Amino acid sequence: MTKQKVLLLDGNSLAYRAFFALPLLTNDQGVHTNAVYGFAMMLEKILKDEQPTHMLVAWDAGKTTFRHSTYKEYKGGRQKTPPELSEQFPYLRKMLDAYNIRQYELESFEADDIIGTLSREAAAGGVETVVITGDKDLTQLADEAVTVQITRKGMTDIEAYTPDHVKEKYGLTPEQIIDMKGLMGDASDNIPGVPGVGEKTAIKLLKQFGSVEGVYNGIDEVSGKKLKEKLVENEELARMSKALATINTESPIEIGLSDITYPGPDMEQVIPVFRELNFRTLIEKADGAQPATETEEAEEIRFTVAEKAPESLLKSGTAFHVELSDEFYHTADILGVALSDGKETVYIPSDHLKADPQLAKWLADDSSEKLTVDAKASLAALARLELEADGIVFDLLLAAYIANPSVSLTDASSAAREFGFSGVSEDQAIYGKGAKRAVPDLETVAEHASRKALAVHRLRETVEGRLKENNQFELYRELEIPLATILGRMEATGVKTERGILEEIGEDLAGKLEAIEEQIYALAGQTFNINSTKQLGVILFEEMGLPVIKKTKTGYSTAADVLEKLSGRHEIIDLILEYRQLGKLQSTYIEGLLKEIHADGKIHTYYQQALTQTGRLSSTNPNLQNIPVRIEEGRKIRKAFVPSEPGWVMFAADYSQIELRVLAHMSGDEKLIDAFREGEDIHTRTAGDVFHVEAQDVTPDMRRAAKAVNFGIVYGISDYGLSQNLNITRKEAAEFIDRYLASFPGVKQYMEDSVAEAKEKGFVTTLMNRRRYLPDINSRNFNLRSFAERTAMNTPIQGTAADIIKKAMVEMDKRLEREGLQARMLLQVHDELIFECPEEELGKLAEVVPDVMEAALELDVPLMVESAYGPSWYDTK
DNA sequence: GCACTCACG
DNA sequence: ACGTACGTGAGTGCG
Repeated sequence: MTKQKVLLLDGNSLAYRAFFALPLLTNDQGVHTNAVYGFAMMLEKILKDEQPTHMLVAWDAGKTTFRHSTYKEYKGGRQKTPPELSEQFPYLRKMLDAYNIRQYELESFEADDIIGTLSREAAAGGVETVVITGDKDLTQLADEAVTVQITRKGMTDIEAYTPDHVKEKYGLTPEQIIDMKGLMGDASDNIPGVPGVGEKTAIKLLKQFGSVEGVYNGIDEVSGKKLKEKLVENEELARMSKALATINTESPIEIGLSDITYPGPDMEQVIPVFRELNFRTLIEKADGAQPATETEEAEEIRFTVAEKAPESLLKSGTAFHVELSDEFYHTADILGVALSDGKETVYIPSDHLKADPQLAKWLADDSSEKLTVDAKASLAALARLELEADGIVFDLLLAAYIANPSVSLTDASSAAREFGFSGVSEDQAIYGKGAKRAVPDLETVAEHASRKALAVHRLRETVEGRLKENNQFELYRELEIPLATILGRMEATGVKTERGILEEIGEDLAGKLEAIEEQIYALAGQTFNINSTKQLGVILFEEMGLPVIKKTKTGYSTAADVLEKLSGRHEIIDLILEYRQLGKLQSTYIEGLLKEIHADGKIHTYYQQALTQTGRLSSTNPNLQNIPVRIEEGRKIRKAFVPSEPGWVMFAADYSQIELRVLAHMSGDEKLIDAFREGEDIHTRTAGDVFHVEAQDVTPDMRRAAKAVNFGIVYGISDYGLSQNLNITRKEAAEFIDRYLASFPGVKQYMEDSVAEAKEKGFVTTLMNRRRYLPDINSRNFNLRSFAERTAMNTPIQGTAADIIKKAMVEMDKRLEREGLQARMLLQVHDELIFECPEEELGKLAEVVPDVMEAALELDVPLMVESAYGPSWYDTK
């Protein structure tokens, strides 16, 4: 049974919020739709984020409520609901019905009271509850079980109010919000409060006396003669205001939790409503997100299970798919192979694969074109059966990624759906998840695999057409697909890792950690869990009274940059920093890596080729792209990565300043191009230009600042970001940036152009036409928009650098083969390649590798590569 | 499962 | 006025 979660929405408040947050939109019938649209956007987000089991939208009912009998001016003076909004309520209700969301209203009660009453029922049953509203009044309901979420400017931007949050914001408990209203009133509801008492005074009083009642019980202790007078004079008003502001949690509602179960939306109902309202984007989203419907699922597929691949399928243009028991293809059980040419589909269970020489021959024949989904996984898995595959010209997964990297591609189903085909079940639906995961019967697996092969075959034309339309076919076909084979081989080759070296470092770390731990406990005067930021925060900021520099949304920040600022104030700080550092090495790199060494003494990472938004690779299980290097103590971990053959060595080559060189090229900035052409130290040169001094007069501090500015430029600079990085004021940072941009006008122009292009087209591109869509670039939400703008500046640079090294890898593979070298490419770390090779090949490699990397793409500035070698990865510096 | 922290480029 | 540097993955604590 899944955990229950109740979602209670304040219909009127949200509709108002949406109405005023968005510009007046209309559909083709002239009906205003902005409130419905905002509501729908918010719903989609909430449903996705919260996954509720119960849901209710509560509406206000009637003009007068029980509160009016207390105070007839309640909510007086309010503007009448604009007709442009009123006309939208019917559509809102209709849409909610289509979503299968229960709606409820109760004569003479407000939505707040319905929500309050239901949330108490849920809380009593220990059920997690989320209240969503645009109205801060509801924060009084927050407690352990109830979170109140308030929409901010944009409808999908939501702030969660928990008791901690309320406490942080006002210094009060949620219940005291009512008392605050009692004292200060609420203009929007026309609650009077005590005249002359505002938020500050109210909070001060409540901190002293706890509640309205408390204030009057202790009225003699109230400081300030005037204030006391006002309070005494308006006692009735205060008590009444509090009553008005109090949500009735015992309203006579006729529904309970069991009446508001949420079965999920009926998209067949929702989409027509969207269509009526002309919600194009939402329709597209809904269409894409819609699970395969029963009719589609039921579409007949003809496939046969065979012991041998039929000759009729062993030809050019056939799709194949290797079905595995899970996604970890270095270890997963290989279940079988499906083949399809669109007419005939066959599944061959794995027992027969090795005994099918015809199939093996076909797979290895590069002149026979093959289509597949996730070539890399297939290749790595087949390699374990000593089968090779060549001639792959189509990979559905990579195609979907190139078409739009923002789509989450988990399996063949998601990739197929990206191109409008929903005839493939998700792997999870077939194999289950978590503890219930299991391989089902042969027939089920055979059908699942067959559907994938068939989908691959069917989609080829559509997919290639789409990529060609966007000028991405070359990127896909000449870069990503060949790279998949290379990565598959790198993964399968793996990196030899010396267990003994890791263990030795681990023992050393364990000793140091223990010593530091004892010192920390001694200084703190108690033992506690140093890894718990919560406990550490209490010790440092409450017990030791150190100043709070930064807060996180859940408490005190104890991040390294904060601790560094506290470094001089107490000896414990440096010890904690060291403990963190060594603890990280121990848990992530020593213990973590030891767990990943396979029986062959090697680590086999998985490169994610269809994941990052910029075109970079990522590395998982384990991540070999973030092995320590910056600090010597951690760098020693690299001593454990060694060649896999006797007489071999490790060889590494990295691009120098590749992103800044890409920036120089793409921006065409003359000074930047010049600097690189003349082979100057780029940070020194930048410092000279920004600070208007000669190169020999640049101080280390100036160079450091310039380096940070250069990084900032690449990241899509902001004064705040730079100020944090350099620990200077925002104003100083802004000045640096201004001076930089004045010195490099081409860069300034380029940054502006990138953003402008994104705003116009909705996406940005790299030199090789990789795309990233930026839907938030025109958002009215400052944060979202700013983020998209920085992304528009950064992605073409980071992405082009990724294109370049990928291209280098493809060329490298050919070149090593052509030169007849035994050297093997093992790892890629964004701007560097790591190899192992026989010692006698070193001379050749030192020539060939930089040569290939530097020639990967011709830019207006030279690409520079530095290489090194040694007995372990550590020594390649 | 999320928040926080920290490792890399 | 708004609140952040870009891109990742993994371990730990905690509800």
